Amino acid sequence: MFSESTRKPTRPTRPRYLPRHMRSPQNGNDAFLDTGAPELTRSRFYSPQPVQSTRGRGRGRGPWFTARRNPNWEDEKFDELEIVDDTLEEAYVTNNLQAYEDIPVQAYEDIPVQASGDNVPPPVKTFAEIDLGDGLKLNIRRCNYIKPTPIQRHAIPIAVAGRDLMACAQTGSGKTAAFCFPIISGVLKNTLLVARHGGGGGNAVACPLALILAPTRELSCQIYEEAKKFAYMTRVQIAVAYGGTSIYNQLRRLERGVDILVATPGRLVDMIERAKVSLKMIKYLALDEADRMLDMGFEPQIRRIVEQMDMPPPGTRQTMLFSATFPDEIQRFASDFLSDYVFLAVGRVGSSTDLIVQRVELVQEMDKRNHLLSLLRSQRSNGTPHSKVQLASSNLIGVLFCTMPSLDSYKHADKEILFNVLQHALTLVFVETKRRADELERWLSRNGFSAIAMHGDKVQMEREQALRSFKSGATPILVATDVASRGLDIPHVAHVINFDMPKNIVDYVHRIGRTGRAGKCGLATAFFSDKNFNLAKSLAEVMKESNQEAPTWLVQHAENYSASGGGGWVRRGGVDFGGYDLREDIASSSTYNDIYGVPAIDGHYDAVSVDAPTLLGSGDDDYLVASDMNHNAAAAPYGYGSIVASGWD
DNA sequence: AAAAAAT
Repeated sequence: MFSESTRKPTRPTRPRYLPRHMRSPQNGNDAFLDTGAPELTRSRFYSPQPVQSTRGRGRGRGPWFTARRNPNWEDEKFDELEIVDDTLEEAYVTNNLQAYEDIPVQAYEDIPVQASGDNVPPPVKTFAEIDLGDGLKLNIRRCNYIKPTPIQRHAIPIAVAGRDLMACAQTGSGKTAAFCFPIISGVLKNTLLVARHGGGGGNAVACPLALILAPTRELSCQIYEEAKKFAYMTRVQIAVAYGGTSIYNQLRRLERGVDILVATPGRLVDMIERAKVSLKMIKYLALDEADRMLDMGFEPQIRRIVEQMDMPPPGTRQTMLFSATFPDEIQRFASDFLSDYVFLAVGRVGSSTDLIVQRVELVQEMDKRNHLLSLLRSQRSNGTPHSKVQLASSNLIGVLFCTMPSLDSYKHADKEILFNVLQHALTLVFVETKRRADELERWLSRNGFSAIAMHGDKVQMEREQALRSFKSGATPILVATDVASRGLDIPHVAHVINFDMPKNIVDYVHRIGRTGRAGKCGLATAFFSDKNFNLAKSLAEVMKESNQEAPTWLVQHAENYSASGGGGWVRRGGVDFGGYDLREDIASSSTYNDIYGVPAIDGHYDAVSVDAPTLLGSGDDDYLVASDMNHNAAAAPYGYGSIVASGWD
């Protein structure tokens, strides 16, 4: 049993970043509540004058300078971006969200933790308990990671002990850091850094010590940015390789030496075949969204990289697989890559977090468009525009969604504010095909909603532009295929709409996991059509697992027809997300409950982390947030208030 | 029958 200390009363919080689209036009400067809180005077969070060019500070030295190095990033926020330093902690300011403290939120919940394997290293309660190295530790502090999340508490000691790991944890619970910290720490301790260039000379072959694979380009980008932040000012060199963009720049980067390579499979294979990369020095291999990487479409490529290139075999490298879901079948594939691994499941695997309010609506195919329009219209019209928008900290989105069923018990004024939040929040709409994404984008635009589509038929520039436009709020509706369903950490997504249900329930869990991240709440609406009844049972189960109220028609159908649903991910009466160690001969196994801090009213894991929203600047129009480097996929630290870490999964 | 991932 591991339990957290008692609930902290009221935490001081930093002022919140308010994205452009949530600011009141006439009142941009006051987007942060004036609460009589101490002024930020000394803190360099405040950039009183435009920050000087970072040129003198060393081009490419760290993630905090990333924005400047990439000419494509034109967001004005980055022009003012300045390094976060140790004055972080001084920036705490209280805000009046405490006024909402009386809104009932379940304080704690036991979360099940299953850890099995030989001699499983015990979890820690703080980052300080683990020897991660000074440089990394300082960066963790810089990033405001105050306390580890449950998956981090359990996975990091296991990984630092050098063990192979198969880890499952809910979407938005901080998986990226859970594998990045041990890898960076391990690379730092590695005395073999000399081996960066295998060949030497102009034809250098890059020999990274660590490889992190991800299923989409945007996700690998996000992990890259995140990892760079963690490795800031250490000697650890990180590079990224993905398709859809010039390979030459990526190769040039590799020639400068790389310790950790983040990649999508295709581009990596290309580079290996060109003899620009060798995997012979790999000590750490991490697969993010591991079940996805090992499913039908991907498995041959991954197997090729892991087994048929020059990667050291299991046992001589450390392999870590992470995902929110881990079906049995995939676990079996995965065990080929592992050696004496620890299986870890934190939380109810496959269930979404309770923080996502899930609604299911029965909609006929032909009615979907109009249904979506009226849904968006009511979202837009509920509330009074402008007046109180600046109150709309995204924390309140959480309040709204968490309390939606009992919203009537709140004062009208509060409701108004809350609806304002929803009105200005980002909405992510998932569709089945690339074509439908384009069609729906056009339809929404024609009908007065600013929407943009993202899918794999767009060129990479367009994909990234769409994502950027969505993140910034310039286009508050994103219509996407499953390219956006996994891992992407997009702050301020308040509403995920499954316009078309995914084929299997695993994808549903990942899709809705784009909201409700890092302790914030979110809303997920499913358009359930005649074609989806094969999903009824598994959907009803997921909702039940997540303490959601499923409509009776769904439950009834689920009971009457035990049609397996879930596209084959089914096990004895249950949905198979994994969550159970398949090995039968494991020496030891422990299952216990961990006490998990459920977000306090302002959306932070009360017991897990201290709020740290990280305001950087204020001025005419500069709202600088360390964490909001999410735009560039950098990140934010855990628990960090209204700003969500990127790479959370 | 579909998305993704190299050119």
